[in-house]
Amino acid sequence: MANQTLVRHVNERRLLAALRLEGPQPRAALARRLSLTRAAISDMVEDLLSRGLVVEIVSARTRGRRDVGRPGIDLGLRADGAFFLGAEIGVGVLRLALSDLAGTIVDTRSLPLGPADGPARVVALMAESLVQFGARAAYRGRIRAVGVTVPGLVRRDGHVVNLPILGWRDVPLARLLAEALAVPVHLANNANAAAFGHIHLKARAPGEVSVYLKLGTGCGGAVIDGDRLVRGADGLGTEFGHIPIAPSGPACHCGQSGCLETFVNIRALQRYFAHEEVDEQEADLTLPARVAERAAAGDPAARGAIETIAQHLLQGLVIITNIFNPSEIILGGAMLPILPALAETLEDRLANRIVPGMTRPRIVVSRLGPFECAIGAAAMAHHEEFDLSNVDLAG
Amino acid sequence: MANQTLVRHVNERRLLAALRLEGPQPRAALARRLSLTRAAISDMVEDLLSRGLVVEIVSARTRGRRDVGRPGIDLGLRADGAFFLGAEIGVGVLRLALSDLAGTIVDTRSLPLGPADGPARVVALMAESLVQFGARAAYRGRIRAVGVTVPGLVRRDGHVVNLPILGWRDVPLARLLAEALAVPVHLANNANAAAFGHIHLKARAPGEVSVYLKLGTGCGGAVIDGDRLVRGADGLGTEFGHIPIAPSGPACHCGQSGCLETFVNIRALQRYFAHEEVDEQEADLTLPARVAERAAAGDPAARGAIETIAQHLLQGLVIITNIFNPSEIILGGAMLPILPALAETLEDRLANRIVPGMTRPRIVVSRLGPFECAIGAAAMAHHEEFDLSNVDLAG
DNA sequence: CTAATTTGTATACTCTCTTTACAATATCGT
DNA sequence: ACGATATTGTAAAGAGAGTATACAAATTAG
Repeated sequence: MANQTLVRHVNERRLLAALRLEGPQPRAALARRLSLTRAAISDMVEDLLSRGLVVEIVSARTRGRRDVGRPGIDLGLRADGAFFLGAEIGVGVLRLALSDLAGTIVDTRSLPLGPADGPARVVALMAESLVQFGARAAYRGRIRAVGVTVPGLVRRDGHVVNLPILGWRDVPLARLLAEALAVPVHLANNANAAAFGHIHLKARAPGEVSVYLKLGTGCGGAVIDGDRLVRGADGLGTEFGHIPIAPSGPACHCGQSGCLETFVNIRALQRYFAHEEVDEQEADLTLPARVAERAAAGDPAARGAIETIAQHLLQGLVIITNIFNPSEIILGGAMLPILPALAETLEDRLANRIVPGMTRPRIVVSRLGPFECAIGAAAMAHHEEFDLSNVDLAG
Repeated sequence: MANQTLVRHVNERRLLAALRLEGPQPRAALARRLSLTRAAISDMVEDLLSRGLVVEIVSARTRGRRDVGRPGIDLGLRADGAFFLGAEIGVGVLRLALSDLAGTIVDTRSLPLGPADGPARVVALMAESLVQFGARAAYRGRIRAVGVTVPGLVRRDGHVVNLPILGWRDVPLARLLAEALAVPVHLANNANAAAFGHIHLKARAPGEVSVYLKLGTGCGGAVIDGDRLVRGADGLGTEFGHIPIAPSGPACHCGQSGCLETFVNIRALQRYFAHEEVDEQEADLTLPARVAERAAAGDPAARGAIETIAQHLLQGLVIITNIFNPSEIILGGAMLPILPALAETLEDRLANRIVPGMTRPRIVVSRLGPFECAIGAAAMAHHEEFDLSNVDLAG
């Protein structure tokens, strides 16, 4: 597609992005912002108003550049003009998050998954949930796209290669979901999706690079270079958990040894903590919070455990940072409670170990909470449907 | 820019890329290939003919799809329709390569640089060379853009941060060159530019990822993800030489220790070889060839030296491969003579150490020769001026 | 020699942006 | 209070670059 409809397509996405990232503004401001004429903006806005994606905010009128002249009528995104359903397929749980056009999370829910529930069951649950959400008056018929994440490797074509944690193998999940739900489906690895959740609501400087690390039972990663995900040829790129950081460390389930993931995960945190015996299930859920609490209270064992994690993680971060030269590193995942302590200690130590001349990356902690991946999946769907980087010129 | 001229701009680049990568073909074939009408192609071609960028190949006429019907007149790139000058600023030498619109290298030259020659001298030499090349009848007035590479870190804005090998610091080289030469100048790190030299003449599958490693006195790198360079926030990404591969290795000039670059470079090869004393200058130029020769003759010391390089390089490649999931890894640089031996031994060893499910990357050896970086610089200039990935939608 | 097929061009039309003009709605200075 | 000035939003005419349709030209098949 490279005819004049491409131009409208591109400009529409630019306009919606401007409203989302910079807030309401009148037509004239949009024209300046997008280097288009007021007439062109008027034409587009008329269309977007009729499609229910933007609204005129009649109460607020914005003065022009020099505080003189006729005031303009602010235009804003109509938050309920479109919705995006995000889903995280996790161990024992299917988490759903519904976001609106403004990026606000308007609804969430968790559904239990049994150990025997396979792809068919998940697809059925998703279809059911989509219908239920879609039936509510507030969202009726305006769920535009669905994003889905899985805890493992997804090829570019939406084929799930292997999910050892769920016991799934060779599942054409994108196809199954696209057939069951009647809306566009976007599938990704959970870390990749979560990364979108973090960049979604902020304007990005040209060339900005964000690295996201998901620290939980494993150690996943994602990189967003500018506005595009770094995926790799098979879609298996940025699996930071399998960076070798020790010549001969413990064996990893991937078949190698010394992987970052074997040193940095909740089970390992438990080993380093070694304070009391807890059963595994409980450890996964509550250990990070307890370690964080004890560390704050001054417990040397807890502080030592966090420090051990920090030392190993630092090795990975040095490699990742020197390779990607990121502007920010976002830490998320189930280790959330200890992440603030980690971020604090790591930022300076990392700054001392990067190539001379490189700007030190900010290290920030996720604020998306336990629905991080589902929220990211919704953001990813939003991104695919409405952002500029997905316009395909070559097609 | 997102008005109808964008559409023409995009389609023109698509058309030129199709001719470059798929060879001559008639208008009707281009129309099918680009999903445009024959009328639209005719209109574009008329313009491109008048601008001297394509030619009708009257001798060859191509039959239609089913071997019946009126034959079409093949259109091809007019190779001498535009030229691109590539320059490598190296230690003691300024290498130049001139490529034509078809990507063929039509001229090269080497100019000596004295140890005291600073940016001003290089800029003057470049300007002079551009005039000299441009004055020849064959290229007159058709040098469209210039690509320049330096052996070190370049920020996105074309500012040279630090070139320890040349003793340059904080040089606004892109600005200086743009002022001195009256054509567009594109500046990059030498490994980044060389990578373009390798991908330039092949069609790329969607999502293809190429990793390039420049093994010489240092160890530079570049990644091309799809059709775009992975640059990092400051433009300092993919400096693979500074990946730490040993907890406590030799000190690197970057201030860290255990960097890949300290184990994999020509000086290190000399240490591993330890066969005879050679003075440093000579080692850099001839050592790899001599080691390769001896190894081929069965000399265990030479073979051992190559094996030692291979072992260290493998550690870096495992990290790089698991992070980028590349479809190919291209080895180039001054170690060229021993690279075939390295590639052979590394491909299988690497395949055993990647994440399950990942396709093993091809390891290939550069065939661009000693002008690799200059050729890459020319390819980069070509790419910036004529390829699709540089169309800026957001502007 | 006629039918079928394909190429390349011409003409009318469409989409979307720009240019130019203008009415509407403010502030500012006197 | 009121004209000068600045700015917004819309309207009408025009330009650029596609599509749709039709058709003459150049082949092969039978």
